Amino acid sequence: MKKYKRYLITAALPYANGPVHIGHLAGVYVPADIFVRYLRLKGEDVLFICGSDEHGVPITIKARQEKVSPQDIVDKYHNLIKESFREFGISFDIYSRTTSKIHYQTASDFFKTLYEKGEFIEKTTSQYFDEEVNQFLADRYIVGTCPHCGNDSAYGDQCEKCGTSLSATDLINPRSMLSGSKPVLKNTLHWFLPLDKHEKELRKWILEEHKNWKPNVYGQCKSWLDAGLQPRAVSRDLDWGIPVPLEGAKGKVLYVWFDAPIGYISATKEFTPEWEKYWKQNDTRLIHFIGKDNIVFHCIIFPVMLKTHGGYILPDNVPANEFLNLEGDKISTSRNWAVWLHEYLDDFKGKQDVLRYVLCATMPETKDNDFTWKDFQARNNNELVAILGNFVNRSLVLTHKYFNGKVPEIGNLNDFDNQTLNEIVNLKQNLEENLENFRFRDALKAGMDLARLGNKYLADTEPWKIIKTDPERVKTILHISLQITANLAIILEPFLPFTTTKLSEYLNLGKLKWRDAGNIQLLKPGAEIKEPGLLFEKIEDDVVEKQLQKLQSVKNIAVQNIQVKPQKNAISYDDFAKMDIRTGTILEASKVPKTDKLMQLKIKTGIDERTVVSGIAGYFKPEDLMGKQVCLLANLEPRVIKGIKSHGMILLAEDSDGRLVFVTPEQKVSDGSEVK
RNA sequence: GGCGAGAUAGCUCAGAUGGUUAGAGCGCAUGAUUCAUAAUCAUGAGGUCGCGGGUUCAAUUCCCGCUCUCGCUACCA
Repeated sequence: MKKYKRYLITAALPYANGPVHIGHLAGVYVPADIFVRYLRLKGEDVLFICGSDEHGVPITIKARQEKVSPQDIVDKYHNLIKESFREFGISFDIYSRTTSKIHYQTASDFFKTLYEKGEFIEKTTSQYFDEEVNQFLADRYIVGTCPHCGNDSAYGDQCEKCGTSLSATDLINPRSMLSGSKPVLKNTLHWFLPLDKHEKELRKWILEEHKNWKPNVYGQCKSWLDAGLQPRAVSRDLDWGIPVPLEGAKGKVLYVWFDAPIGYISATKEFTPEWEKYWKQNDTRLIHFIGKDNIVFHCIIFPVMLKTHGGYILPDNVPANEFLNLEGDKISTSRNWAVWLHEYLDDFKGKQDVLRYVLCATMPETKDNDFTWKDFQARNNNELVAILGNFVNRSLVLTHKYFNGKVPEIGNLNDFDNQTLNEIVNLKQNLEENLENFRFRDALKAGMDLARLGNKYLADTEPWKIIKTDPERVKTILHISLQITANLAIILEPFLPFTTTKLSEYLNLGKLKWRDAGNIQLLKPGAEIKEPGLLFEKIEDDVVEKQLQKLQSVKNIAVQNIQVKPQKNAISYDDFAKMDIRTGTILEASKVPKTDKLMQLKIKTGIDERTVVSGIAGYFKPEDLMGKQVCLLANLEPRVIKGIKSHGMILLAEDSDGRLVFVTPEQKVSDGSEVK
C-alpha cells in the first residue's frame, strides 16, 4: 500500500443548466463529503474541489429559450447550486466555476501546451454553416426531414420521432434553427485528441494496475478499451465557451468535455498558491467522485489529457456510483421529476441531516436504487429518532434526573461494562475499514450500531431500577452511556455534521479528533451537561403525503403540457383518397431475430394474406397479437426491412411517452372493410 | 444484436480462492420493560441465493446457455 502525504478530492462538476437534486447528492456529493470530513478529522492534508460546469450547447439553447444570455443562465444556476451545497454542509474548500477568469487562462494554457507538443491531430470536416447569422451550426441547431421516417422536424443529431441518431448531413431539406435559412456545407478545421495512441498505456494503467476499482468502473473502462479508442474532437464551432487560443481560430471554442475537467485544476489554483503540490507530487492521492455517466471522461479521457500534458498525477481511484431513482421513475431535470434541494430546504427546515442520512443509507453504490418518501419517513422515525435520538435523549435525561446534569464518577467495571467498551473500539474500526473502501452504507450502519449498543447497554443495566438500591452503580452506568454519546459525536460527524455539532454543544465537548474515538475519557467526571433538546423529530404521515402529492401534480402538469406537434400542411381530398386503409386480422406474429423492436406479422386483409413488418415488439408479445383486428395502410409501397418484404403499414397511435396503441375498429367488422 | 453492471428474506442490501443450520437493517409476530420523542430490549417466523444445463465428493459461489432490469452502443421503425 502506497503512502500518501495529502489528498486531493474532486466531486463531479454539476452542469449549470438547472438546480441540483437528491440524485446528485446521493451519487456524488454526500459520499465525497463524508470521505473528506473523515480525512479532515483524521488530521490529513486534504483539498476538496468542485465548481459549476458552465459551457456547452445545452446552456446556449436554454438561454435562447428564455431570451437571456448564456451568462445569465449560468449565473442563476451557479448561485443556486452553490447555495444548496452550502446549506447541506457539503464542505468544499472551494466551489468555483468554469466561466472564471482563472479557468479561462488555465484551460487555454493547457490546450496550448498540448498543441505545442504536437499532441493533437488537425482535421478538416464539412459542417453546416448559416450564412445569414454567419455561424457554424451545432447539430442540435439544424432541423430537417428525417430520412427514415419522414418526420420534417428532426434534429441534426437525432430524430425525436423515430429515435434514430442522425448526423446533420443525413437530413433532407436542412434548415437553420437560428434564421430558418438553408445552411451550406463549409469546411472547418478542428483539433482531435488521439486517444487511440494511448490505448496501450491505459490498458496497463487501468486493467493491470487498478484492478481494485469498483466493478462498474473497471468493467466500463474495459468495455471502452476493448472496443478500441478513437480520436476525439476537442474543439467546436460555437460562440459560448473558451476560445481556442490559436491564430485564425476565430469562432472556435474548446469542447466542453475538454474544458470541464481542467476546472478541477483551475479551482485548486484559485484556492491556493500551493496548488502544484496537490496536482503534481507523487505522494498526493487524487480521487474523483462521480456518477456512472462520467466514467469514461474521468478514467480515460482526462487521464490521457493529464498524461500528454505531463507533470500531473493520475487519479488513484474513481469511485463512481450508479443512479438514484425517485418513486420508481428515473429522475429527470427536463421532466421536473426530482426532489430539488432548494425546495427540500424550504419544506424541511433544519432537516439537512435527515436527507444526508437517508441518501447515504440508500446510496446507489452497486446498482441503481430507489428513493421513496415512505422510506424517507421510515428511516427518520425508526432509525434517527428511535435509535440515535432516543439513546442520546435517555442518557442525557437520566443524567439530569439523577445527577443534576453533571457527569458522574466511574466506579468498578464488570465484565459487561468492559465488553461494551471494547465494542466501541470494534465498531470504530469497522467503520474506518468501510470508509477506506468507499462502502458508505456499511460505514453508516457501523455508526448507528454504536447507538444501538448504547440502547442495549441501558436496557440490560436498567439504571432506573437500581437507582433506589445501588446509586453508586448507576454512576458508572451513566458515565459509560455518556462516553458513548461523546463517541457518537465524533464518528457520526462525517455523516451528520449538523447533528453532531448540536450533540457536542449539549455535552460541552470541544473540537475532537478522529483518534479520540474509542476513548472513554472524553467527558471528565463533574463536567456540566446542557439541558438537551431533541436531535430529531418524527415525520408524520401528512408531511410525506404532501410530498407525494407534489410529485403527483408534476405528473399531472406533464400530462397537460404534452407538446402536440403542429398540424402538417393541408392536402387535397384526392391525396387522402389515394390511401387505401383496410381492416385486417393478425393471423401470426413473431419477433424478427436480432432486432429489438421489429415484429413480423401475417395479416388477413380480406384481399389476401400478407406479411407486414412493424416496430412494435417493444410493446407487445406475439401471443397478445394473435387474432387482433387492426387497421392497415394496404397500398403503401412494399419495402424490404431486415430482409423481409413488408406489404403495408399498421396504424398505431403513439402516446407522449412513446407507448403504442393499436387503432382498432370499435366493433368487429369483416376483414377488408375500407376505412375512410 | 454487441459490451458493461445487476438479479439473494415483504423492502433496501451484504456475502463466500466452492464445504457443516446463507447474513444485516427496516417491516412483521410474540414476550419483556417503562429512563426515553408509544421510543427501547429479547426471541421468532420468512429465502430450492432469476431459470436450465455442466464441472466437482460438494455450487447460491466456477463454466455454458436463457430470461428480466439499468447504462452505453448498433440496427430498425
